[in-house]
Amino acid sequence: MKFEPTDLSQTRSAADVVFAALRAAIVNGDLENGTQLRQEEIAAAFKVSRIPVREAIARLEQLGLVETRRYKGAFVTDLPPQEIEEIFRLRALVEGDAIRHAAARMTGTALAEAESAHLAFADAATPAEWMEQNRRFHCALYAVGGQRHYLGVIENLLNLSDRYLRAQLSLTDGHRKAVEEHALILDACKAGDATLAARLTTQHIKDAKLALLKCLGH
Amino acid sequence: MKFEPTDLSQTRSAADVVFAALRAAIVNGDLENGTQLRQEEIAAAFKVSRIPVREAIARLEQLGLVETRRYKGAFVTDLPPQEIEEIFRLRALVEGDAIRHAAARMTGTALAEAESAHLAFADAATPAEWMEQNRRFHCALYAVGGQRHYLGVIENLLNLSDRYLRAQLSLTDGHRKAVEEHALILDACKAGDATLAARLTTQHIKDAKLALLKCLGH
DNA sequence: GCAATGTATATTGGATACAATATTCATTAT
DNA sequence: ATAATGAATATTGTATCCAATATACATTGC
Repeated sequence: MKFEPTDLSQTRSAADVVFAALRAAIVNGDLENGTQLRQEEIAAAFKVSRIPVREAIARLEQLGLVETRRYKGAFVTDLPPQEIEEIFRLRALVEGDAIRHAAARMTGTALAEAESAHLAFADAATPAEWMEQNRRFHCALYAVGGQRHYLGVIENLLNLSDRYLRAQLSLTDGHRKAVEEHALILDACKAGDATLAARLTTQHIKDAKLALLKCLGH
Repeated sequence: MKFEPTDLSQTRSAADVVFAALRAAIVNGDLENGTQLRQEEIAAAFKVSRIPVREAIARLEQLGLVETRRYKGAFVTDLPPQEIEEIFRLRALVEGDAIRHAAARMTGTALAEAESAHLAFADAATPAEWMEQNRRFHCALYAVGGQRHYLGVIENLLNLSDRYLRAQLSLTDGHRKAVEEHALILDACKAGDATLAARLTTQHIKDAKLALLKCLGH
């Protein structure tokens, strides 16, 4: 008799569930900037006590997604344009280098996953779908070579900036341009041209930054 | 009658205190890699309950300093050489760019702080002092221009890698070489030569990486 | 009416108590 | 002796309760 290595990976703790849900809500923009996260309210919504909620909030604070003031509570962080600019500058730098490293050791499975995300991104019609497939596309490429810490830094930056980018994408039509740029990046990766992939990715992000900052009135 | 805006900034919560202490202990290497953090033990040491301890551990996990497994506990993360290499690669990239941005808008106060740290680093005799003054030197420069997120990423990376670097510094004599390199970086910043400062900083970190990896037997 | 002050309420921070799970060790059958 | 089993213990996860603080409102004195 044989058993699957059945998702022994232990069910997530209540704190994990709350953390993931709150993080998603903030990243997606479902929780407006500046919103206060009331522990009791969240606890009731998830039908748990405040203890796991507090743990989740502590983790969110470490990610910079909320700011807490003692005896005042936790509030969804609102970033000034200057910090958004800084985050995109960091992204352009780190993601460019990540894809340079990845393109030099590209794998078929990563290319397939990126291609799939690319198509889904092109077909997507809602901002929510755009953001999801966009992240899937980029991260599939960055992950080549097991760049755990690069990916970690990048995902943190995406978590901080995605809601601002999403709001902009809803207004302007950055989508078409992004699809074209993704196609070029994918080609460069297929060709194993690390330098080109890096340059394209860096420019791709700088473009997004400029469009976003213009949207914010700068 | 007039009062100072007396550090009303509220005393830190117990969770903050525990978090800062544990983080320092891990970063400094006082807690060996793989050590289990038992909640009750820590709570007793700080004379608090396990609640703030759990909050602190949750935050440490978010930083990658500990890994927790449900119903098993939290353990100080031990990084394989490959990840250490990756972290130093990231550091070389990000710190190089951070100082490029900073050197172009250098201030007198930052230079004075860096100079002070530079001298203290040169005079320091213990690994603990080295690490502290080294961080002070670099971060004083990176902070110019209020690069909050650059600094955050860099500090996270330093927190992850410092204990490995410290162990290596205790063995080899990287200290003298570091002093010389710091002097050059400081000169470049005084001269406002951003390109040179960036190149020197990147090389400085790459050198440290190579020495460390050699020490780890690779 | 208005400013200052006191009080009630809401909300967060923390401690204690209990539940769930893992680990260790003794026990037992083969 | 050894492998399997089950109880005892240790440790983490969570709920409930209390304390500390902030905020909003009422009260008082002018």
